[in-house]
Amino acid sequence: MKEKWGKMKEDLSLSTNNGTEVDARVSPTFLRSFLQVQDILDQNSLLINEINHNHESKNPDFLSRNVGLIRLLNNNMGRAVDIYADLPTSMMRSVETTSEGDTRSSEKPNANRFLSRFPFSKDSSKKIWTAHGRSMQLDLIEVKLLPVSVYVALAKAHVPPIRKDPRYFLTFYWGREGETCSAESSGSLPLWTPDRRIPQEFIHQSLEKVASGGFSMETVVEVEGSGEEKFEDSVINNSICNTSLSKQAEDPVVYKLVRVEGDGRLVPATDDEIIEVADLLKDETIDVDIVPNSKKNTSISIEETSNVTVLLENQGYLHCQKDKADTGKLDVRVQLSTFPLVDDSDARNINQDSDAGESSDSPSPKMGSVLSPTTVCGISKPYFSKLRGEICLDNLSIRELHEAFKATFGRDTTVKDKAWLKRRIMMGLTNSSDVSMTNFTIKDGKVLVTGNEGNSKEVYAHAVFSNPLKVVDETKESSAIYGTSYLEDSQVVSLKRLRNHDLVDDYRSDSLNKEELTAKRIRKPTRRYIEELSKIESQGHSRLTSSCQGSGQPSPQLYTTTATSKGVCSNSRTFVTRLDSLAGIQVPCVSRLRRSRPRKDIMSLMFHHSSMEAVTGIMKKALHSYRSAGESGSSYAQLMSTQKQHIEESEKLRHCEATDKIEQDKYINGGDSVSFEDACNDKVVTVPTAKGGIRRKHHRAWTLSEVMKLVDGVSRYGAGRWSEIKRLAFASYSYRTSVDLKDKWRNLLKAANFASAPTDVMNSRKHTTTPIPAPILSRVRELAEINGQALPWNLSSAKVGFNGRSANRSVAGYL
DNA sequence: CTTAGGG
DNA sequence: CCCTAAG
Repeated sequence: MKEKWGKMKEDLSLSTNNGTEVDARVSPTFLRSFLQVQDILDQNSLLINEINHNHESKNPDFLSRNVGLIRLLNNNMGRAVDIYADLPTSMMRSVETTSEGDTRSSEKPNANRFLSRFPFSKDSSKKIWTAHGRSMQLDLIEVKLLPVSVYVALAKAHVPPIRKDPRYFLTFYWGREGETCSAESSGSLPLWTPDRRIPQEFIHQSLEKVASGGFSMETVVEVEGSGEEKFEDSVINNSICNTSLSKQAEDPVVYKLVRVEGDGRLVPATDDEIIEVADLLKDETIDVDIVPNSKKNTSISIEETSNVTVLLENQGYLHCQKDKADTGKLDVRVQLSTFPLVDDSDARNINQDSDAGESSDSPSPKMGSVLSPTTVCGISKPYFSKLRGEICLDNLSIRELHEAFKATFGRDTTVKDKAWLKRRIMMGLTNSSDVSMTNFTIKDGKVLVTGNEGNSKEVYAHAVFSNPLKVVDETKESSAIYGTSYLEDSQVVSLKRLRNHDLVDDYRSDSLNKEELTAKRIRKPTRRYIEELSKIESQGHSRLTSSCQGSGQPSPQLYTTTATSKGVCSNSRTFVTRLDSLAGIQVPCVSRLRRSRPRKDIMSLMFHHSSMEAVTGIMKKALHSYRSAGESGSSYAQLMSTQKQHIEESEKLRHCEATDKIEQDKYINGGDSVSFEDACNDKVVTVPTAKGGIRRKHHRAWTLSEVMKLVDGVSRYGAGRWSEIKRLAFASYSYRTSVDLKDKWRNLLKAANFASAPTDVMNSRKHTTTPIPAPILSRVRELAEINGQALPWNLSSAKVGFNGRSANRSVAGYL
């Protein structure tokens, strides 16, 4: 490990040049090393020094981040590449639309195609890619595949207007491909910590999140775009549908190892690179076969040459499939071959396990009966039944868990954390499922494509339901562990703060409605799967909230199509929600779940009296505990830890309420989300509040955790970069716009100023709303200072805020 | 579209 | 939270 990191240091280089160029290189080795969970954990902690940059920003005005970026893709749904690059805002600004017009030969279309896979790409023909009107130029991208949609960014952040000690962030991002909002960071670490170590827990938690698919459903469906959509759907079809795969086989695909250059070109890898990478991969086993023998005949060998490229790709290069004129669809595809987290041995073991233990298992009573593979796709043999036997991982001893771990990953672990072990094992399983889902397998040095609807579904079903984890409980457990052990040996306050921060984040995302969440989480799959599921649900009794009840009943053949059926392709289109118009086949349900900006008045739906009471109750509880904590010398960190559960509760409750309501409405509207939205849009304009006042239509109270997130976001990205913050920290809060964030921040500033004033009227006086904890406010003040935001003392609004507020106006100092 | 600022 | 202006 040491060596790895040592090497990594060389591999990683970040440099800036007058703020307009960034050369970000992170070697694949870096990533692989980094993501070798076991290794990471075995090594007590990582030395940040070793991954530190060797280059500081020369230009002090370059306030943004230099990002060593990586990307990954979850190809588990056969989706095409989705790359996201994290670039400094200032860079986005400084980089103007360039390199236009100079048409580049045949390479160009490919590049554009490729770039069109970027979440934000709209105008790829002109610019490299654009996000929100800004064009961004990427000097270099190296792509790394990870089992889940994760990418890791090593970022150096100079919080404006310039902080002498730049903060370094090691951040895990995750999300789903196609997610407009990209991802949410799991937390960052200021590398100025004395010992310059990355706390194990940090990585721990990050990976935990990743493993549990720490993202919410809402954000999934937001990829908009007229032309691109088809494109994307086609992609899905292409890879899922057996026939197209066959087609590919007939028309051998030419793979190329490419790199993305700043101007958008895809530069073929040099021989040197190839050699180097190939060399690196030498020790990586390739003869993985996760596909049961019985399925092999459906496998299609793509091309022998792809061998090399796949390997290369594993080393962080992109795998570019040459454009095929006939389809005009997918031209870029990243294949999942081996995973950093689940190495080959993992896969093999899993396979074995499934073969071995399958008979003895009875499906999980909950859902198994409803969603057993058999039910789903008429295929009898589950892949991971043993794993699925799961499992009651809860009841296993540490030792047993270790065994399970070994069985899953083929190696020992020293980790003692039960929760983690469980999760990790599950993660391995899920990832393995993903592998299968990808329909790509490597066998005997050949790439096998094993695409077929049935397989996919089957595996999926297992991926979903083999996870028995009680997410909430478990998380609490582990969080608690971290929370304590953490603080015990922590060295710095700042570190504490950060950690607790993360804990809070974890908490929030992990313990939403338990049932729902487990369903959501695991169902990393996309709409397609959701749709299928919903049909099943309508026949069964499952209560998976993220799916809809279909008004039109699914045609049975959708589920019975076999791998070899030629009709699969056209049928499969019906699986793709967005293709409804294309296929001309009626799509039963849930096509457009919250496609554009989500309803803003969702809160009005959410607040029934009962729930409102509950919420306020929770908040009061939280407040109480905060206060008591404050008496014993509270700190920001303390606050975080003491509050998180309350916050969580409230969030959970809200979430629950919201989804419940949505569910209801779905029923009412027959699952047609369009009419659903319409019906909702002209609802209540105002909502009476407890005090008899009136709240605005689109008002949604800020939760404490949201505020904290905002504060955190500001600290990370700087005040003013609201869209950035929105994107990265509020991705899951679709109802908060960047403007909202800005407004809230403004209010926080006011609040902070007020709070600093001697008269502590705010907290003394009873209020219906919850006061913002002082630690947060002080942090706000701190950040305001850093950001050069003059304290708006003379702001009239600030003074009026307290007395002259309207019921609708948010009051400074309160949530 | 993003951000700032007034309402 | 809404709206607008400026970029």
